[in-house]
Amino acid sequence: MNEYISPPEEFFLKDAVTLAPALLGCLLRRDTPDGLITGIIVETESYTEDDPASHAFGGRTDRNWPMFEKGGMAYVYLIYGIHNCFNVTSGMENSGEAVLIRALQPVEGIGLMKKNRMIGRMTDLCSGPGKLCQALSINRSLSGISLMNGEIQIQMPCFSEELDIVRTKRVGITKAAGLPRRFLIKNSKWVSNRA
DNA sequence: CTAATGATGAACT
DNA sequence: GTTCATCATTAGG
Repeated sequence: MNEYISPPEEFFLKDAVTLAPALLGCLLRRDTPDGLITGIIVETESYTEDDPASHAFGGRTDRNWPMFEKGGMAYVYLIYGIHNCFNVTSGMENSGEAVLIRALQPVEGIGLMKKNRMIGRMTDLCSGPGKLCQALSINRSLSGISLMNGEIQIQMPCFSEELDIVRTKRVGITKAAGLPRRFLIKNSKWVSNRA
């Protein structure tokens, strides 16, 4: 009796602005050598090719190439020299877009997350894009892998649940700062604490 | 509020 | 090949 199932490939072929809210409530599964870690996605942001804030804005490079592949891939990059950020690529091939996963509600492997993060406070485990990558030990070596099967998977709930979704401006960017492309589950205590 | 920290990509020679 | 500004963040005070 699985609560979550792997979505069909078409699920990821939507444009990023459509996929971002669709990923809320989905389960992110991470298989590590030390064990399984899972969490429910509670906060996302979309980044498209025509968006000055997007890595894809300047065209394809050695770093951002997964954004230009068919949806359903991992795109992981390093920011501020320290933090990894995990994105789900979306759209068709040659369309540079992705959805940034910003926060998770921890489900399984919580002991492992605490160990990876070296903290104990539950709400600090995955409440930010850099935090959740550390908790799930996701780094750039995983950029470009398929999310359909493998070390990182996205699964959708079997039974559709009503989610109260809030749409706001994105966080921590200066370009195109006004675009409402951040999506989060209303009243979730697991989202990042930025405005 | 601010320092930490390093890959990235553009603009140069 | 080299230089340099930029960066979708976090932790700590």
